[in-house]
Amino acid sequence: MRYSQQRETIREIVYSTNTHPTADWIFGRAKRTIPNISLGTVYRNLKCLEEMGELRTIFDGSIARYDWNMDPHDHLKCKVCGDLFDVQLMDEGIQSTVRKKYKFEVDNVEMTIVGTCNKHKEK
Amino acid sequence: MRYSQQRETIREIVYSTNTHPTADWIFGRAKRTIPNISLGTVYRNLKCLEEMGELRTIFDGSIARYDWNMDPHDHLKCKVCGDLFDVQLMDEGIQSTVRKKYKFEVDNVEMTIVGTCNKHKEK
DNA sequence: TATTTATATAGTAATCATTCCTATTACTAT
DNA sequence: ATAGTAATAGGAATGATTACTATATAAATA
Ligand SMILES: [Mn+2]
Ligand SMILES: [Mn+2]
Ligand SMILES: [Zn+2]
Ligand SMILES: [Zn+2]
Repeated sequence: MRYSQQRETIREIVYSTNTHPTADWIFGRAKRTIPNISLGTVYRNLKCLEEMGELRTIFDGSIARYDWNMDPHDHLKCKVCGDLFDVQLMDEGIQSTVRKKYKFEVDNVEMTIVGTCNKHKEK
Repeated sequence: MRYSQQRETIREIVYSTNTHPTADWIFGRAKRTIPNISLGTVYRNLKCLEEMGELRTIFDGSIARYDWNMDPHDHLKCKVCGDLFDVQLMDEGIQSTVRKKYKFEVDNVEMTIVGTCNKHKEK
């Protein structure tokens, strides 16, 4: 895979935030540096970067968000403000339970907990 | 909400399978009974039925699937054949852990475990 | 039962995220 | 510096979902 300024910029943008950005948000940021970058280039490079193991795609409902954090972790999704927070809840036992009980080879466990974050406390 | 033959047919179709069907699959089935039903009617009524608590929407990557099983449960997704299986893994403790540790009010926990099901055993 | 009223539908157009296409650009090995 | 070729920009195409609207049909009423 040949170097490109576009891919490097996109990688840096994803790595610069912990907001799990969408392709369109990344596109907007990338235009500050490369004004005529195209959205197709953003999508193509996000896919490359995923294959290279530099990031992962997570789905927030039906739309894709991108996450530089490759450690196994889960997400809290606030239905009020839409924010996604990283959490470490992964129960190591789940993997072996599933393997034994359902004879299912596990690749990865994706858990999203939907609710209301602490920015919206009623008194 | 006024009765409609379309909504009742759609409800019965969702309740007749445990394959977590897509809107398009439900549309195909519904046409057997109501040949000129439209896809928009399927989507609109699936949304009604969700609001009525008769079914839930789950996202398989970026596409919506519909599930009549309203009990808290998780899913195994086979990346080979694409099937989705119900499993009971819900750890009741997760909810209180999240509430205490992250001060996050939990509505629901959605877990999808991606891997390979037992139909694809190598010997 | 016939009439009325308003809600749901069919059919189609519009939207939105994502992917595809292709002539042009720009890495990089020589 | 040049050639070879992978990556890009820009725009068209796709696929799922939603919006629009004239017509059909529940169902309340006379
Ligand atoms: Mn994350
Ligand atoms: Mn299910
Ligand atoms: Zn919030
Ligand atoms: Zn399978």
